[in-house]
Amino acid sequence: MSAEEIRAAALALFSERTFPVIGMRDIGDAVGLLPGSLYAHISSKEELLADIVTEGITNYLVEFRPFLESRDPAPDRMRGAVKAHVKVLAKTLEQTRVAFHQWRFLGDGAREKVIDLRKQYEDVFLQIYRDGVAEGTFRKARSERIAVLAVIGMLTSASEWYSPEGRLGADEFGEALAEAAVDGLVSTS
Amino acid sequence: MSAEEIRAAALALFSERTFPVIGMRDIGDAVGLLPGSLYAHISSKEELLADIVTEGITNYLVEFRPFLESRDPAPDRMRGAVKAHVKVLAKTLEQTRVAFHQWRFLGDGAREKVIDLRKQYEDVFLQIYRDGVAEGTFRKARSERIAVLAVIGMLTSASEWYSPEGRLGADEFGEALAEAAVDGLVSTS
DNA sequence: CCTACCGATCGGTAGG
DNA sequence: CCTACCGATCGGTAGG
Repeated sequence: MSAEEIRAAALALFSERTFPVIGMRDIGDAVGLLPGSLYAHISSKEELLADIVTEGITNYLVEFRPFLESRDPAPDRMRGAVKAHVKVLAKTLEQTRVAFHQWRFLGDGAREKVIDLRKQYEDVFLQIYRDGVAEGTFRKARSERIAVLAVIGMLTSASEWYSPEGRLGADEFGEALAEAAVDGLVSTS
Repeated sequence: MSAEEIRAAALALFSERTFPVIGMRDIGDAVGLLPGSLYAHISSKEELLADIVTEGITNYLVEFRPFLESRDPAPDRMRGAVKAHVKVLAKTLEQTRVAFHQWRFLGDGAREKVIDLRKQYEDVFLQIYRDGVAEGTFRKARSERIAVLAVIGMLTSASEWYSPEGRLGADEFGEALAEAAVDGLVSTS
């Protein structure tokens, strides 16, 4: 038994039924240990969550880097970042569900670190959006904040309805979402 | 004391800290009753949640009706529905947070009723989208489902970042979101 | 609406 | 990694 295996079991359980309703007894059952024995490998229930969330968000930041640094036109970079998001989502669906929706259950210290990571995540989209407005490729929206959070809301909500068994593969799913975010619904013909 | 006052107190607490971590003792403290005394007015903790969620979603369905029945061009109807959503959101922010994010904590029976209401909510946007494609005003997306859920994801996520103290009033906020959903980010000039 | 309490479950620990 | 257990808290009830 390793801390890694325990984290994996906790991840699956948190994703399915949320942190507060999962007990150490559930996690113990999943790995074949008694609840008290878990503490030979991990230090607390909250630390399990903190590790899962931190890694879960960092997975996204890593994939965004090229699109943040690129000098391509902003709409291409925005589509690229959206597709990168979906790529990570497809690879880490359960962890994403925990990372983006359950960080609120962390205590004060760990929660602040996560809020910092989330800000880095949001700043990727904000930066690309601003570059597009400066270039003239993006509309100057009534509110920059709302324009960016709307796109991010689309992406984070996708973790609730993306399914690996869906008709579209991850790539096509990413294209469809990128289109929705960047081009909207209206016909341009 | 009335069941209504207890529901209002529970609503505030659930919204702030989520259903499973709120105890009947917290609700009792909020209304000045001992936990056991609550059961003279309500029948269970879960019924509190079920009532809050059901009413919270129904508030939206009521406001959507005109835009579902209208024969205006679909982009106008879609913008109207988005603005109607924001109007209800501004009026029932806390209840919306509970209704759209915490229905999963309901037991099987109540959860199924809520899933039916959510489906009605989604069908409003699906219907307007389809009408727009038939009219030629909306692009035929790679996936109808994704196009619609992307818009809905924007809206439901807004309950996490809408603030009544924000720079924009509810009306302007609605316009900004309608623009993001219908027109996307790209400059059309 | 209070008093008094129920059995169950919680995260976590001591000692081996 | 188990045995055995800690104090705290949970939703809910009986009886008045």
